[in-house]
Amino acid sequence: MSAETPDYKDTLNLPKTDFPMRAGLPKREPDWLKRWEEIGVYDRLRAKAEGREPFTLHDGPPYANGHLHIGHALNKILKDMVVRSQQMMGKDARYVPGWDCHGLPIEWKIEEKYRAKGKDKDAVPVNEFRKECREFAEGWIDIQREEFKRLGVTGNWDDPYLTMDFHAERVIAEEFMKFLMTGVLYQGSKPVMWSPVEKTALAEAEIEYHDHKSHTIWVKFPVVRALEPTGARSELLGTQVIIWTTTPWTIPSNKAVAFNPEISYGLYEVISTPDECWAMVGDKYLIADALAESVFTQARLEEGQWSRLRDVTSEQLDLLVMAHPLRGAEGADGEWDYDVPMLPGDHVTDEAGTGFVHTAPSHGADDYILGVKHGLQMTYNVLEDGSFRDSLPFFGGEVIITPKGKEGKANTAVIDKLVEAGAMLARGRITHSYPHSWRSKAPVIFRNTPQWFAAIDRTVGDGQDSYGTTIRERALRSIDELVTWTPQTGRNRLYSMIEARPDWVLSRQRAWGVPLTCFVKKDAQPSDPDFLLRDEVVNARIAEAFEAEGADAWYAEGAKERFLGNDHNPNDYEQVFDILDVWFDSGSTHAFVLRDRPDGSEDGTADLYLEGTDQHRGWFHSSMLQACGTRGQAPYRGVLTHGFTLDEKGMKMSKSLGNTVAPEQVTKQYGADILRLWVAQSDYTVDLRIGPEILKNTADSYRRLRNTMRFMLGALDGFSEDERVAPEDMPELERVYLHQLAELDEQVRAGYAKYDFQGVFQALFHFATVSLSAVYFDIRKDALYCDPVDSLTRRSARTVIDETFHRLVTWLSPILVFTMEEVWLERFPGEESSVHLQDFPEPRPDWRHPEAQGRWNMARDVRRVVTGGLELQRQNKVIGSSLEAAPKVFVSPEMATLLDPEHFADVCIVSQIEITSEPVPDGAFTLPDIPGVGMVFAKAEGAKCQRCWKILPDVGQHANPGVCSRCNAAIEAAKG
RNA sequence: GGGCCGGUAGCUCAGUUGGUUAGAGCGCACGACUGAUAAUCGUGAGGUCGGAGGUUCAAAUCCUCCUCGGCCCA
Repeated sequence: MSAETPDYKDTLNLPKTDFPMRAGLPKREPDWLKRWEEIGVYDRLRAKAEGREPFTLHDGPPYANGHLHIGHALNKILKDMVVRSQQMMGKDARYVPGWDCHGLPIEWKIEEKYRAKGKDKDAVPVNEFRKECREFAEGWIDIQREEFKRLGVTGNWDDPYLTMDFHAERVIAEEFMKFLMTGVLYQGSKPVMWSPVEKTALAEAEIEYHDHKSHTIWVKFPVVRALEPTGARSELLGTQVIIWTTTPWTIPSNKAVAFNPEISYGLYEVISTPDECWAMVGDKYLIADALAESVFTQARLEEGQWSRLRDVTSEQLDLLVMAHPLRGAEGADGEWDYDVPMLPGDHVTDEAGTGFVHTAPSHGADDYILGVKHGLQMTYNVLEDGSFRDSLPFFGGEVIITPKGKEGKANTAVIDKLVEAGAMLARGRITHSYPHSWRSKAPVIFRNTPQWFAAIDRTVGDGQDSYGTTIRERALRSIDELVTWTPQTGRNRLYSMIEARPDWVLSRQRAWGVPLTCFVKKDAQPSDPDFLLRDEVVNARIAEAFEAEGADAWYAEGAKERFLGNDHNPNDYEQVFDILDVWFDSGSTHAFVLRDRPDGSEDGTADLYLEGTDQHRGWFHSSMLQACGTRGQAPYRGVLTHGFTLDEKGMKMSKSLGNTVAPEQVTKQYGADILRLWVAQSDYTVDLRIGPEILKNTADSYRRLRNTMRFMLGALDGFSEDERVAPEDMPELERVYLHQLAELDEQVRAGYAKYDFQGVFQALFHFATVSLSAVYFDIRKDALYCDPVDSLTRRSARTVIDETFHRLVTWLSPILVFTMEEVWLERFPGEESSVHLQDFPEPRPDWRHPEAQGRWNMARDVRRVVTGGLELQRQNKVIGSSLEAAPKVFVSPEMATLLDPEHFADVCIVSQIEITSEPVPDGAFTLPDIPGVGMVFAKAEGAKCQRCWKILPDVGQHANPGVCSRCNAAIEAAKG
């Protein structure tokens, strides 16, 4: 700069904004949260949206214990992006968050507390215990609510739904009583982990595994019927199937033997025996080949004393029928004179035992499933205290586990009887890991207990049959005809589960939940028609009481008399004290939220349920079954499932691996917007990875986007409606960008409509950082900074930036809730101003201008050749800034007519440009993928304008020294 | 062990009905600018598309097996 040329910087219109480059989100986000609460954004939106088409996202309730983990954050952020985007697209998008409050984990916490104080749970009145559970849940709800809010999740936080609300408990009971009245409900039995010491059922998590010394026995089951697959009589008749078990006491309850068709089996013959041996010469045994040797060893036979006769195929095994080893025993009174079928089962292995599994459906999980599948009879041989029922021949009254947790005589009694019957082949002892009660530390047993079931394949009989007559039919047809699945794969997963699932076990022997509000007739059998009391008047009394007092009413003194009233004699009925599976609670939310709340859904059906893939087995599933039983169809029209959060390497997060990422940690280090951006950048249809590197990357992307927004704010400084230019008056470049906005509008709406946040964000991010920042802004900086304030180009550019601003900020606001609010307020400050009260700007199809876009595509290709050639000169140190260049561009005659040199110089950010349709000369710079276009470099002629830095021939010939004519005019105009 | 899902550059993702040298952004390296400046602009280097077979003129894409990982069951 020479001494006589003034500093022109002040005469430029440089971008001006107070918007900080660095966000400081962790510190500032809480302020915006506070502000939203103060102006009541959620309520205002409800008021504003009145009369709009509703969109109901129904919240799957998290369990009210413990702090949030990253999976919760992912889930709620996705929900929030759905709700916000639907609202801004013109819907009335309500969101009522909920909590799941009943259930075992909370009971444990209270029990733990009792134990620490040396208090006995069983000595505490039920309602006192329930009260403590309720208070515990309330405490965590308050904590989790704050943690969710901190993530920027909007919704009706002041009035969420809780499964333990009195009204909810009333509705859950009512929904259950619908099952009672329609006949879907029945009493059956199922083996559960049972502690004879405490006389109670235990959940899996209440079990500890310790070493335990058990009996182990090998028992012969005589084959009494055998056919070849051809129908001919089989030689296997009269042979014996060998089973192995560590629970001899279950033999009296045997109903089948299981084999695995994948295992190879053989027929073995005993050739000779040592003394003192239960095997008999000539005996023929069926054993898995892999285990035969070990079995004979246990039976004290040495090599050579037995031989393998032949293969036995699974087809042959399938047709065998055995007798119970105690069949015909004297004094058994025919107790065991039934047939024992041979059944195929995948759970059978040839790693231990004999390859045949003794099956007692009342005393094992696999056994039970096999029993249900093949219609085996349940037995009721074992009582609450772990003793055999008195009427059981030989063993009545014998105890399996004594009240002190020691072994009773049941096992040896059974063994002795088997020896007597000649059914034993071998016996021994084994030390193995065995389940024990976490409370008494005593061994537990599998024992079938009465449980309440919902029949899945029974005709419901409530007349709501448009999707089928049974729960299963209704569910399967809903899946295909009513529900839209995102992603599609969710459909198959739920379908195959519901297709294959057994009846729903509704009852739990627990205290913290909604009771199965029903009465059974004393001394009646479950099969009797009057076994269950079905009385609408009684039901209504229960509902009324629960509404007022909650489900505690069921446990209050005199409840039975109160509910039965004068219509039934309390002495004739037993009150059921089991509680409902908590999945029935959450499966009923559609009734007490969607149906009963004014901010529920018009038709009681949600537009969307959105949860992790584990909820195919959980909430999607239970809600489906529950609703199909009570209202004949799915409670949702849409289901979105997301994957699980894994660490950076794709491994499961665990405290022991030290690879966990807590939401709180992220909000503290980066801010909730970064976490939300991480969600938007990820593909939620599969598992998502998160870790330090990924978060750093996300923060980098954020910074880049933030700077682009900052530039727009600066460029729009002082923008007023007077300078707005109509599209038809704009330069072509501006029309191209309006066209792109119109296209983006369509893309963004379509993306949000199908919950494709990743697609939306990538399109917007790419547009902002590439189309705008690297191209459009770079080109228009000259006009924005240097043109006279009223120049058409400058005003057009500001108009386009304004339109872009409104769209980008609103489109991104469902994702970056804090930052977009910050950006919005920078331009539109005001006590009640908020981007979250805006809708997306109306689509502008009239902005479409495909011809301009087509010409721009061509111009951009030519530009690439120019900038490519310039880069070469820059590398050769011929130029630094592109404004030092005045290239000559060789294009086709058609192109030449479309390129205006003055504008195209701006587009290429050079001082001068020459466009010619002469053929491309040798030595010109070209790009292989842009044929017919060449560039020959030349330095710009003239002097550098001290104001706009272009090198032009006329610089220095104007009133103001050292500037070009445009800048001279601009300075004069500014002087007014 | 079973059902379902996934493995494309350091990271996040594209890749249409199998069809030219597998794309983008971020990050990285180098350069330019110093009027978006703890910014901005440009150029470049990164991939045996988890592995092995097979079908085909042609496979990231279709088939089989294996492997690693995830959810849910057993």
